[in-house]
Amino acid sequence: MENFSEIQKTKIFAEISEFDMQALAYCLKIKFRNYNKNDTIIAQGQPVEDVVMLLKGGAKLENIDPFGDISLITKFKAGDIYGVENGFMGETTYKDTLTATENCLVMLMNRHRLLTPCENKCKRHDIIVRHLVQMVIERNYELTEKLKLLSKKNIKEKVLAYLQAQSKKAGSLYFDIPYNKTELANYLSVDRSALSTTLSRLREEGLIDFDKKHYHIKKG
Amino acid sequence: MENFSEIQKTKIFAEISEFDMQALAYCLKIKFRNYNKNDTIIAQGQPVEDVVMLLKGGAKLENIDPFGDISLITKFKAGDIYGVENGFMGETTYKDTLTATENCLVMLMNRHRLLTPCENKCKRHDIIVRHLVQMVIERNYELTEKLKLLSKKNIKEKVLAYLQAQSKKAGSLYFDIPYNKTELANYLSVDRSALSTTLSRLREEGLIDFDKKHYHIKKG
DNA sequence: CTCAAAATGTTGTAAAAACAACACAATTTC
DNA sequence: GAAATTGTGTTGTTTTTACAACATTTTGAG
Repeated sequence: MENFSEIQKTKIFAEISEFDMQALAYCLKIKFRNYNKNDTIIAQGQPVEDVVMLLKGGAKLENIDPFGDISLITKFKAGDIYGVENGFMGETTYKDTLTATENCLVMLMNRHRLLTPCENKCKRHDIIVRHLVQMVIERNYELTEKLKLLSKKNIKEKVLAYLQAQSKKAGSLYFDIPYNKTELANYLSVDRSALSTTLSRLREEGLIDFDKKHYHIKKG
Repeated sequence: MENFSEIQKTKIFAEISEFDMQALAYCLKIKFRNYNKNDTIIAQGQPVEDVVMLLKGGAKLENIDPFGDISLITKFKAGDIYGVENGFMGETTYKDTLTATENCLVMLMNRHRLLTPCENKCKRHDIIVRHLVQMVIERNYELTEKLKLLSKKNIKEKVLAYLQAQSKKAGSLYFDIPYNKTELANYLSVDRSALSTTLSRLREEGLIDFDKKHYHIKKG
């Protein structure tokens, strides 16, 4: 089956055999798209058609507000999914923009079919639903984490909280983050140069050290 | 059945008959608790035991960070639920504090049973799961909305974006919000007096008007 | 490897927000 | 209904952030 090796690598479809996937592909009306770096995968404002899953490559999810300010919501990696909430909440247009940061392979799935377990041959559909729920809950959790960061009252606390969360996630005081400085500023919704100053001061104070995307927290 | 009239009013259990609810209550090991105003319903750091649903009264959900700063996450009304994500994400302790703002009736449900449709007599369990998924997705949507607010770069934009969202939700340029000024400042993670100044200036400029919790947006 | 583009750190300045203190209004409690 | 508590708007001060401009480094494309 087309692209099955990539599909199999994703958490949501990992348990599905190639045979079952055939039926599922039909049921979900699966389609594939290739994108080059910097291509727009989903454009904000476009009518909601499908749920999108990134199979290969990388992308960034951004939101543009009415003033034209762009904010980085998160980076996408293989297996990440967009559009479940949109469809479910009865939105008629996509609320964010998904842009390829490298060459990508993307899988499109029919949003109506996805969340409704059917009585058809595709007997594995219930597994997909369960995984989707898991993913939405995880996403919910991540959103809550980010919300806590943005609730901090100054840049220093935002950065430290972010780094501590990443450190905890990595299970080490030495860890890499997915963002460069410019992206991190954007992610935390702060000015880039102010972030740069703050990071320098934190290094000065001996609280942290860093190089490129690699960081080290020195004190608890 | 005990408290059935209250249970029936909640979206999640609305379709369930009293008879089916009996079986479900047994399956989910439902328990009830009464709380007085200012009582702690869930304490941050406590071991995760149950999923909690507010049946009657009001409550507020807050988070206390390591520095001791408290931030208001949201207000709870009847039918609102807490603890689904916690349990599902394998957290062993509650991450937030839920406090009664009025006298409350609360329903506790076993978190392990809740999300796993069973083969028992309680044949309506699948409906509950579907509603839960809906609620998690809605919550996800709300979190994303709040995230967009907190990403705005100054108080004026935060407030305007919040009021516009509330206006849209109410379907009118005249609407009530659930927060007083102090709570709103807390919700938006800004200083109360700075918020007060901003609101006054916006009124001065003729963009909005307000009285207590009632607001009016004058220009689009 | 070379050159253009993008990212980074630094600095000074202007703007915004936090903080603190206060008087007064509104609400709650007894 | 009186007293105590909580909420609100205002003001001045201090701190923090955004903004802008720049030199330097790093990255990426051809």
